[in-house]
Amino acid sequence: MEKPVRVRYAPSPTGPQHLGGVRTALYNFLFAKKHKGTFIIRIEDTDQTRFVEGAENYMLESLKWCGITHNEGPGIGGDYGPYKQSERKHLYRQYADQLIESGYAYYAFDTPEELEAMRERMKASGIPNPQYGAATRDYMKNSLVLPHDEVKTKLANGEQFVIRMKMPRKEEIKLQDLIRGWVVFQSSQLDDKVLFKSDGMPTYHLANVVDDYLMKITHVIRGEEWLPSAPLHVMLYKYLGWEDVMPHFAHLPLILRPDGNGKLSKRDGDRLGFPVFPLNWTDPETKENSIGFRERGFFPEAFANMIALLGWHPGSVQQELFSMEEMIQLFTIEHIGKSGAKFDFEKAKWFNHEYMKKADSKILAAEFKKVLTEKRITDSDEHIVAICESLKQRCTFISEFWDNSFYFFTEPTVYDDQVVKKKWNEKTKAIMKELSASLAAQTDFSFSALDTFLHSFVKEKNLNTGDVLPVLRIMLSGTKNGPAVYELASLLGKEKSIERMAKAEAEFDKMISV
RNA sequence: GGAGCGUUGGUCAAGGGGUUAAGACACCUCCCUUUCACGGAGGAAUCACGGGUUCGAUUCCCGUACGCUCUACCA
Repeated sequence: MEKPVRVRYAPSPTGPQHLGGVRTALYNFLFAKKHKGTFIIRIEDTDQTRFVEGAENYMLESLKWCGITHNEGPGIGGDYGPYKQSERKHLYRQYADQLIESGYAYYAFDTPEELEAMRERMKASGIPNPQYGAATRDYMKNSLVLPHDEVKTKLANGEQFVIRMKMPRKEEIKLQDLIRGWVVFQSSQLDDKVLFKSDGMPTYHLANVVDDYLMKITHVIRGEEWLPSAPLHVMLYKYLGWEDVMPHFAHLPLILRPDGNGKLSKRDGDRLGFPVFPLNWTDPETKENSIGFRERGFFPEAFANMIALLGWHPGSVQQELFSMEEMIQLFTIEHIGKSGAKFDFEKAKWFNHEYMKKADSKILAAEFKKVLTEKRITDSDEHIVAICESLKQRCTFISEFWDNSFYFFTEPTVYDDQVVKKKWNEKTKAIMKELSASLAAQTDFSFSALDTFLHSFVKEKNLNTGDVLPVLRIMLSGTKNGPAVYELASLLGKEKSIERMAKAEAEFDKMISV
């Protein structure tokens, strides 16, 4: 009988959460939901020096925005709390002590200077990257080489110490990664990692393993950057006697920068002009602002969809648009890719546009109304909804709405002079007068009615569409881009259309006379 | 330098011993619209390279190259 699935997302509050973090959280969440399990958030704040004000809150808010909700963790608690490592401080020492007693760990008293000296010495003798490990520990100041009495005295005197793992000299460490298959490491390549720091806090390695054990985590789904330290974690489970409840591991591929190589960073976003953080972030130190996907105008559903597909695809189905519910149904770790994915902002925009097209115009209108209100523009809800219905076909973000629809709300003051200079003459002037008159007689101002009306007008008078429609467009909106002319006129309404035609006529005359 | 991981079109990717190697984004051409966008029809890859295994490899194995990650009393 399989254990109930319990997974966790365990970020460090050292700065704003970025895309990769959100994706890791999302995959954990999807996996948990898929298996009707539990998704836990645990704050790994064992490094007091790197703590950043507001980072934890930011992370929580980002996930909430994306629709990623946790079952246990900050804000909601749970049976395995507390969920912040700084509040679990008292828990870790006993396990480090257990390791020392069973001979798998030891006290080390070396000062940073002594460590540096050792590294320099080793480098000088031709070893490019010296490690504190099987080859060097016999020459350092630790409980393995110091006499028992001296160790006791040092501890009694309150001398600073760390607790280090004693890596076996020659052992093969195997682990089965759910994404990569069997991965083998030689213990001789691994060093004696610090498990417990001199400040009384555990390092990531110890705290992580202890907490995963205590919280009954069944699957560890985390970034690929952890793969090299995974064997250490496996050893820890073994030495602590928890081998039979060791979780399964899945190391996620990285999200790469769009150009060149390497991990996506804030710099890339700044350089290429797109967000790399889910929400706006202001650095508490430098006061530097970074824009978030949310503020850039992304819909949370589109963002989650986009991020999920950066490294995962359910296969078989030929589909890219998935609701959270669909992703939960389809999610499997087996379908996570092995190689890093380059982030492509163009594709991200495409996702948003797709969600835009599917969005309810009433909801869009409610959002757009805020923009209009700021500009002191009032209009009927039905009219705004109708305009949004047209706008969502051509805009990726609501922030683009105004630039693509201002002429519905304000009279044009500038007219595209290229078109005017090219098309405006006595003949077209006469035609437009005539068109205005027949428009005034039109009773049905719907899209389809106007469409047929306009085309039959051109046909009956034996004119060229190109001499009429573009001119009418400029008369009505001032710009040459926008929806189809019949749509434009219909949305504007009969009265305004005719008014604007009259005004434009006078303006056009002025324009060509200069 | 060492260890680990990775490598299907510019990008995301499906597929996995025998296929005309899906689809999407971007790009180009054309159609629609005498507008932009949407929409539609096309264009472009021999699956990093070299060896094996096999009747047959993009798919399995081994090398090489390249890339990435890690190599802290950071996570």
